[in-house]
Amino acid sequence: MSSGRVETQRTKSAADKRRLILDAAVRVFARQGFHACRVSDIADEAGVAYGLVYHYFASKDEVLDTLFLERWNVMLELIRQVDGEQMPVRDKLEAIASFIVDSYQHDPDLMKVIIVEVTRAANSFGNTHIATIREAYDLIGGMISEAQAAGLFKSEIDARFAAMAFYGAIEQLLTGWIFELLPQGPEDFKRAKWLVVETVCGGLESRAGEQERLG
Amino acid sequence: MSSGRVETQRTKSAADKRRLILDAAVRVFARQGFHACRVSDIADEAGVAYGLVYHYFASKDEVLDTLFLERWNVMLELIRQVDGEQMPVRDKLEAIASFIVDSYQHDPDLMKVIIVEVTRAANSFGNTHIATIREAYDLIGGMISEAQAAGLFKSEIDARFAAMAFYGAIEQLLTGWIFELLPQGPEDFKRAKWLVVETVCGGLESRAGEQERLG
DNA sequence: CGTCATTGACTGACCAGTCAATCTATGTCG
DNA sequence: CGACATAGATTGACTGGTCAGTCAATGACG
Repeated sequence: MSSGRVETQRTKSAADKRRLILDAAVRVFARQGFHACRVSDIADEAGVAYGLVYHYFASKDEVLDTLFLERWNVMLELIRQVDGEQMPVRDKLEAIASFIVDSYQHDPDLMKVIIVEVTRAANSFGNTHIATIREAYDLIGGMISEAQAAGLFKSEIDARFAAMAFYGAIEQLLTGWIFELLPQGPEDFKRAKWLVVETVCGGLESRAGEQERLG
Repeated sequence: MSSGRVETQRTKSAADKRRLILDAAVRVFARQGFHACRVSDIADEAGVAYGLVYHYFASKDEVLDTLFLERWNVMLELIRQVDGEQMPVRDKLEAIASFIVDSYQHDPDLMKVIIVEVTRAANSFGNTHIATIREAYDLIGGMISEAQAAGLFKSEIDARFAAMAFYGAIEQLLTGWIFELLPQGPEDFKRAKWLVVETVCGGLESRAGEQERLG
C-alpha cells in the first residue's frame, strides 16, 4: 500500500514534469511562435534543465505534435459523439462550435498555437497532421450531408464545401480574438457560438431582405 | 527618343530582375515555407546570384512583406471600389469572394503564401501587417452593417463577427484547396464563389427544413 | 548499488546578411 | 571614333551568431 502510494507518487511526479514542460511550451509557443522560440525558452519557462526536455520528447517538433494531438483528439471524440446522437443538425453544429469556443475561452494560448502553428501550416505541421485534421472536416461534412438527404439543408451546396465554410467561420472568429480584433468578454463568447450556427444555417438575410431579393 | 527607349529598356530590365526574384520567392515559399527555405534557394530559383537578392531587398522578410502588400493592396482597392458602388449586398459580397477565388485560381502559390505565412502568422508577419489586414475585415463589416441598417440583414448578428465568419469561410475554402482536400476544377471554383455567399446570406437550411425547425 | 531523473556545457551544422571585386551600360570629351 | 569615367548591377566567398540536439556527470530514491 505504502509502496503503491509512493510508486504512484513517483510516476505522478514524473508525469507532472512532462506536463509542466508541455504547459510551458504552450505559453512560449503562443508568446513567441514555434520557430522564433528556443528549446531553452521552454525549459526556462518550465523551470527545468534544458536536457530534460529531451528526456521526455525526442525533438522540439514532438512537443508541438503532442500538444496538437492531445487537443485535436478530444475534439474528434466530441464530434464523433455528437455525430452518433439523435438530435437536430443545428444542435450538432452548435455543440461543435461551442466546444471550440469553450476550448479557446479555457486555454486561448493552446488554441492559438494549434491554429497558428498547425492547422494552417501547410508546409510543416499541418501537412504532417493533415489526415487527423481532415477527419474533423469529414465528420462535419457527413452531418451536413445527412441533413441534405433529409431535406433539411439545401442540396445545391456541396457538403464538403459547406463543412469547410462552417469550420472556417469558427476558426476565423478565434483568429479575430487571437489578433485582438474582436471583443472577448464572456457574453461575446456565448453569442459567438450561436452566431456562427445562425449565420451558416439560417443565413444573414432577414426575412424581409430575402423577400425583397426574391420578389 | 532613342535614349529614352534605351533608358526605359534599362529600367525595365532592372525591374524585371526584381520581379524575377519576387516570382521565384513565391514558388519557393509555397513549396518549402518561409522558414524552411534559404535565401539561396530563392536566388537559385530565380537564376541570380545570392547577393542580388540583397541588392533589391533589405532582408528575407522584406521579400515576403512585398509579396503580401502587393496583393493585399489590390484586394483592398477592389473592396473599396465595390463598397462605393450602388449594388445589392449580396453582389458586393460575391464580388469579394470572386476576387479571392480568382486570385487563387490565377496564382495558387501566391495565395498559399499569403494565407499560410501572413494572415495567420500571429507572431510574425500577421502581427506586422495586422492594420492592413484589418482594413479588409472592417470594410466588409461596414457593408454588412449597412445592410442591417437597411433591414436586409438580421441585426442580431454583430456585423464585425459576421464579416469575420464570411472572410473565414472563404479563406478556409482556399485552405481546403491548398491542402488538396477539395476538388479544384474550373467548375469548382465557379461554384465556390456562389456557395460561400449563398451559405452566409441565405443559409444552409432549405425552406422546408427551416419551417420544420420553426414549426 | 541499480535505475531512472536531471543537469547544463558543448558541438556541429546551418544560414542570414556583408562586402570587396567584377562586370556592363551609358555618358563624355578630346 | 576611341579612351576614359561613372554608376548601378551582379557576383559569390566569407563571417558571425544562433540553436537543436548530444552526452557524460550527478542526484534521488528504492
